[in-house]
Amino acid sequence: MSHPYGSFSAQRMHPRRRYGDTGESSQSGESHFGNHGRGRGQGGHPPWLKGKQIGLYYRDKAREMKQKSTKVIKLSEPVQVQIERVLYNSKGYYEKLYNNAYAEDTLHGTLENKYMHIHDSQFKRKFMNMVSGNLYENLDRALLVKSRLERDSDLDKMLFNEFKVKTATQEYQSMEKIRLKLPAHHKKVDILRLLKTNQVIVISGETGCGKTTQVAQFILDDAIEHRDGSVTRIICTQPRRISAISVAERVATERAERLGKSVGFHIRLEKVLPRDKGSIMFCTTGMLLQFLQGDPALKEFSHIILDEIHERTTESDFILALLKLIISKRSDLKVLLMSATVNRESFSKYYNNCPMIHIPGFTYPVTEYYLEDVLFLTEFKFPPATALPQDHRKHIKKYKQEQQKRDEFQDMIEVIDQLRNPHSEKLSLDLIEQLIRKRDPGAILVFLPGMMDIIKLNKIMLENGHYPQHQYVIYPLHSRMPTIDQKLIFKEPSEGVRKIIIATSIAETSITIEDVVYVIDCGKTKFGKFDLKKNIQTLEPEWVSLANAKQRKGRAGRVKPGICYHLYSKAREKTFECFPLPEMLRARLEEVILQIKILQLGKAKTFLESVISPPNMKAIDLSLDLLRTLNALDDEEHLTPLGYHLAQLPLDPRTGKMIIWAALFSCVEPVFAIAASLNFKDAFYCPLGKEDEARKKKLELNMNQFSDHIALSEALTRFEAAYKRSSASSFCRDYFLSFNTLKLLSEMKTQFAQHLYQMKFMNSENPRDVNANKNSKNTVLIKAIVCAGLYPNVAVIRKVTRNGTFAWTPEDGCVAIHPSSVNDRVKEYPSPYITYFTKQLSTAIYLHDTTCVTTPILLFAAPNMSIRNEKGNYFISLPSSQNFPCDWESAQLIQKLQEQFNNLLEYKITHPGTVCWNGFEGDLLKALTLFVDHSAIINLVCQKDEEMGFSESDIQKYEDNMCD
DNA sequence: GGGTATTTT
Repeated sequence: MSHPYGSFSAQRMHPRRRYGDTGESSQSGESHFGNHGRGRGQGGHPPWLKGKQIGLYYRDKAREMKQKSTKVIKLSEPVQVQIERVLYNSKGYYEKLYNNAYAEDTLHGTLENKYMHIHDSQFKRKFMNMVSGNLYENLDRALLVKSRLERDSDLDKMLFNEFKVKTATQEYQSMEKIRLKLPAHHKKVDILRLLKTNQVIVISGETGCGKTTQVAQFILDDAIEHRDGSVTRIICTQPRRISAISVAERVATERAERLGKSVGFHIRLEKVLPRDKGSIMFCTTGMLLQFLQGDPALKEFSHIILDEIHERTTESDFILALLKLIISKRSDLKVLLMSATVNRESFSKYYNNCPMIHIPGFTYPVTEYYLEDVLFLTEFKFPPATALPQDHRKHIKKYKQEQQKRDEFQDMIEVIDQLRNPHSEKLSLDLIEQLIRKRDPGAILVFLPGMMDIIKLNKIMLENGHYPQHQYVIYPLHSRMPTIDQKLIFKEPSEGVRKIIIATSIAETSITIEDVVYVIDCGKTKFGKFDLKKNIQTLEPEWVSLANAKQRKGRAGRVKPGICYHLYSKAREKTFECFPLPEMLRARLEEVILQIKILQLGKAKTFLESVISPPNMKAIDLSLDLLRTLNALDDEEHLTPLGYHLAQLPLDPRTGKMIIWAALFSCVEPVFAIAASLNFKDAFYCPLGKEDEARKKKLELNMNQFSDHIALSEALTRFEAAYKRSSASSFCRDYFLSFNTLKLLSEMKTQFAQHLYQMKFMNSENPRDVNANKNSKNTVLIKAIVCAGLYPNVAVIRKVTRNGTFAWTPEDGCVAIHPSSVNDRVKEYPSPYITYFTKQLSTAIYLHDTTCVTTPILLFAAPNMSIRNEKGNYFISLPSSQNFPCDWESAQLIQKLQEQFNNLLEYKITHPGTVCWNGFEGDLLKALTLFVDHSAIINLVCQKDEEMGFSESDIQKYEDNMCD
């Protein structure tokens, strides 16, 4: 099975290994290139050809060459000289640095022995502590340290008095009136009483019950009134950034305060912290996970409130498991688990049957209709069921004949007939459109599975003439469409205008439009999963769960009684799952495992067995294998020095690797931009109706580089320049980019710089620091570093058709380049190799973000290579399954250069610091930079395949995997 | 000719 991750060095670097004594490549010293002149230089064209014919002759000749001959890689003279010089200077370089501390027989010894050669004492101490520590020791140690929550009686009094004054103000009291009306208010006493005698409680409640805004305040106010303000610090987690901010703002308003006094929030890249004691802090769940790294016993807090845990995100499931361990050592810590009613029992059970308390919700009643009702109402007919098997159709016909006599049921029979049509289980935009058309006034929210459906429905409605602009306003709502960043969608339309929102599941929880009265729920949603059998990430439409359906329905009853149309039958509903599959069972586990390691929670499997829904062992193994391939974990599942760095970065390990390389190569700005975009989201909108225009703009930003990654980097570069000139908004408009996303991406760059500065890979916390950007204009180097991070995610382009571009990967065979990529349907690619970040099975297997990479880039990105000799011809073989016929001397030099580079990486990772460009390190990196450039390799076009010693099987292997 | 949605001292 091939691994989607590359690694710094697949094998441990061996400083004793000398230039010239590598194993397999040295078995032959003979010249391999004796026949390279053959096949070239056949002289001119036949003398009888004239004019255009001459041109055609040479064109055909060239084509023939291209098909029949093979390129042999050979280093160009200047590059060869440079590499030889660097290799000469490398002799003994690392032995000296390691003081010969590294010895062969320590390879399998204790950790202390294994890392004996590290003499960066500061790094070594931190790293060894990390690898050898465990949670319980950490908890014990943490509990000895004084907490910020020491009692302060003066402060208790002060907070109490201040509170009394505050509650007497008119502003406070007018807010209080509203609070008192919330259902949660009636449970205040019960909740506080239950919390007195229990360490953990579950609070359930539906939307509108007020639990999110009230519960933390109950606790804080009660504490202040009991003169416990100084020992109360509440943290309340939210799954989303927006909700953390808006809840904090709401609560501050209710307390007649500004943010930053008793209420604050803390999300990535943005915070308004509350006062140290007697306060509530709202934060994202991911943020609490980060706090846990520095504060394993959560000594900074007296109460932990986990909100919306029914959503079953990886983060909240993870924290639930970890909190169980922590509370055993922290009997004074109170934990409140807040969930929708749906699966509250499972959380109580998980916490030793802790008590539950329920807050009834308040929403207006919503009348529900199912597909059978909708068909009756609209008299809609699906297209004929031609796809049905013959006997089935006969059966229907017979059934129909029998029933036809009973005229009074004719309508009903028609509906049943329609339900029998297999099309009734498919999404019908025409049915949805008819349903929309006939509704009474009131905003309509339509749930569709994905972008394509939104585009199509929008098109239908614009083109059929039933939705004139003065009567209807249609908003598409998708995370990648510009409407997401507009306030317009929340506003009530002007008198006599209907608001129709066509949305994905984003409108289920993330975005709330208050004035919706009608909900049309197509019953399908796209769901990302990992298919363990096929070993591929998938994104396919599926039936929603009952919990989703309930949530969708609820969206119709926020301001007055509403109506929900489910476009599936009552019978189909019976097959629905109760809840969506928890994220932990769907997603890749690499980052979770790195979290386990950085929090010192022991073996991944042991810990993951303790979570509320343990993931499949196979899935864990798969991720462990990847982390080992990446050289982030060793065979005993300990973090390696590289893994130690990667685990601390707020990035996927592959992009984490990219930014460390970028720091070493002094080209951080573009690589940071790419890493941030790949990890978070790219800023390119899909503007409805302007798709082609947007595509052209993306192509422009790609600057003929055949790279989505370069386009991402260029977009951010130009945005930042425009921002300085105060013209960022118009830049974003012109290029169909999201201002908000670019702003965040830009801030992430600073965060990366801060991390690398702390790790000592940068000398400055500024991503624009000149010393960290000496090579930032070198596009080839940027691509090479991107490829190295993504390696071995490399596909080979095979065929460009009108329907798309098809490529080949060893593990999947034929794959397609996603139409949103700048590399889709290019006339001529500079190289057949394409590196990619995402590969996902939807309507086909698509590669999403791609960069076309040349042979030297691929050789640079590979963590190792082998040199094969076949019938006197040499090949470089890469782990990503590419083979290159090569000049023997060049191959040797390239391999040795790679070994030296691996030595450098191993040294830098264990002795973090910036590269000294005026020494051996600088020379080595300069040689590598020279090497990745196009001119590094002369492709000698020469022999025909069979003369080159390509075996039939070599050729066959490629032919077999051709697309179509 | 097409990417549900989140998120990280």
